[in-house]
Amino acid sequence: MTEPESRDRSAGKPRRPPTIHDVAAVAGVSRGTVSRVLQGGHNVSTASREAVQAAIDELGYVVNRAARSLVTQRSGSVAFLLTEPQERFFEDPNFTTLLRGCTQALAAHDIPLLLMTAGDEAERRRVTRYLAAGHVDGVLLVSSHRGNPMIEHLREAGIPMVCCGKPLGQRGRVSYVAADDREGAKDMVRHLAESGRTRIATVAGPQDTPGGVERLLGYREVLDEYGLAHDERLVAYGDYTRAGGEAGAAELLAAAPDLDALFVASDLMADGALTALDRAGRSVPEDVAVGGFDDSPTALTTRPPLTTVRQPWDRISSEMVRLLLAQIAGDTAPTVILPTELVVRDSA
Amino acid sequence: MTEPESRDRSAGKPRRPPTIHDVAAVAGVSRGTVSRVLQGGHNVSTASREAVQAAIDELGYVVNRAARSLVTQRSGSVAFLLTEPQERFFEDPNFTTLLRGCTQALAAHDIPLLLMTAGDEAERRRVTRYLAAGHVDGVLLVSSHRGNPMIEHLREAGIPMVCCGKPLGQRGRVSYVAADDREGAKDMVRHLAESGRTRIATVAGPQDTPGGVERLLGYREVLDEYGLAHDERLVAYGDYTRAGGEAGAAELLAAAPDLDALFVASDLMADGALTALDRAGRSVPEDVAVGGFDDSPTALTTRPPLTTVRQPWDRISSEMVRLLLAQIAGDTAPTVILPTELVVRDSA
DNA sequence: CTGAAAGCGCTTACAG
DNA sequence: CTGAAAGCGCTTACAG
Repeated sequence: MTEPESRDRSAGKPRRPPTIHDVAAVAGVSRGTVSRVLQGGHNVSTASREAVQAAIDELGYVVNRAARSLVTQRSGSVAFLLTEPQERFFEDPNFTTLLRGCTQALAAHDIPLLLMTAGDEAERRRVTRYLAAGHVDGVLLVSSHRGNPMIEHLREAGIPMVCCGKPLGQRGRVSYVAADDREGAKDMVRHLAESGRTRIATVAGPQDTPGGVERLLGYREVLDEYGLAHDERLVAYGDYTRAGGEAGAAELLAAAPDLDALFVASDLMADGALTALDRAGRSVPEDVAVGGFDDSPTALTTRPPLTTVRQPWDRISSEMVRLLLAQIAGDTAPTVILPTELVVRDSA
Repeated sequence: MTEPESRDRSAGKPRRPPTIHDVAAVAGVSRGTVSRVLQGGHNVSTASREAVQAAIDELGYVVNRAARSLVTQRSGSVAFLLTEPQERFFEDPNFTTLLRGCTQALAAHDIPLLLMTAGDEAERRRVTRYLAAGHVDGVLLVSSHRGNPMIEHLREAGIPMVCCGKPLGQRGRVSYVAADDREGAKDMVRHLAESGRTRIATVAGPQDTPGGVERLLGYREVLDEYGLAHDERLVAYGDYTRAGGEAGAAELLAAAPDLDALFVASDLMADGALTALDRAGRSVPEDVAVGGFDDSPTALTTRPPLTTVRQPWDRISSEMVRLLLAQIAGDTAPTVILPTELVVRDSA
């Protein structure tokens, strides 16, 4: 005869967890009633509900998600998908903030987050297959560059999706949430102009990203507001890296040595720009006022600390999750634009 | 009569994906045979296998994981669990490297990674329940501080697990993979000693972390090797942050102004130490040689670039995944210690 | 090597 | 409000 307790002692794996059947037996009701309680307790008498709840607590019952998924045709999980060469993202402090925010917003709904990467064509195929197979109820997509093929694939597959940042070059409407890049840039450039600067230059981001485009537009609009001339020697482009910012600033210094302010489209690039300025013997903010964008951790460690534009990453992630869940529930998902905030420190 | 094609046109959701039943019908075999092919094709005739494979390709069949999980009692997924207040981890560049590495190593096995955080007691309970319910086959645990309660919880629940870094203060054996902190520290301190420095100080990491303990031990061993005196004024402690490194270095400078070398237990702290040294008017490496640890992106942006110790994060993640999968398959999981590499730049 | 069949743990009309 | 029952899509002994 086998001792039932022996299973307890077997190394590792505990006994098989309780099922809805066990709960029903303890509560003295049918499995259907237990399930109804699990679904929210509608159409269940108070007595039954309480008996079931007590049984659940007593047994430490936890629903088997695989069984539930099989019948509901829902996975109960969501993917966080990175579609760029990931090196870039994993170095971006904004990304980690976003990832953490999404994980926690989903956790509040008891929805696990699957982290997936799709950097090259082979990965994209694999991931598309996986997602199209319904292994996930929706996807949070991080994509910044124009013409991301994954967006099209997922739309064709009919998978609920919300993007972080406005997807450029998409035909159909795609739900997304983004910071108000243009207004943020305008706040910064106005700040520079208000301090009396008249030769305001910019290191813009890549023009195939929404931040690259919008922040540059904001810069130009404020130049007009203040009646400052547009001078293409005052515009350089970088790729959001430190090195890119350094090169951009060096280029501007060569083309327009009289510049007295510099709006850089990201903090990382601004850090690089500071290096170039330092090398050129310009002091900040005395000779050149410098403004960044992001309010990333870097902004606090530069010398001087960076005046920058804060993006509301916490709200971005919670809004992304909110929109995605609404879309999964069948709502049509809108677009959300969140305000930024000017953070004044010492560099401008 | 309903038109079958009408399902194609319904907005969004495509038709119900093909099942094993459809594959069997197309291939002209039973569902059992299809399943056998899916499991690796053992005990299946070549003809059947090929027919099934062709049907799978034709239909674009993808297994329904929920159904599979229900019968195999395996989830086919793995959790990546963060057990510290996450702010710290999400700011640590090593962490993102690790997360990316694990995601990709698992993707190669077609295993999705669930990202979970358990920073406070409420989260720990939630996560423990979730994991104990078998929603995951195993967990990759990132934990650096002594006496992590999650480790005990997961062990009790019998969940396969491998840690990143040696878990301090655990009674039972826990599988882990770690860089060889002690040897790495020894390489660095030897490098400092070989350059003729004799008053070698250190900013050690927290003593409730393995890196904090081991790197300090390595430092002391090399002092002995070179017959250098142990002087407690040459030892300070930091918390792996820039500010901590700065404070530690300032403290050392005050207590032992004659120090001529500084081994700092992380690059981030070394960056802070550089600030303190700069403020004290010490030039690096002329007056004080500085060595860091991690070879993080920061090491390249400090001035001067940092001589440091590279941890093999790519291998750490792939080894963690390898050990975890072996453990899930039933093997007893060993411990893996990976060698580090001294990276000489300009600071020492 | 192969098919028929049971069963994994749920949810959800359907009666009552 | 509640129970009995079908069914979600797989895997896996069990016969043959």
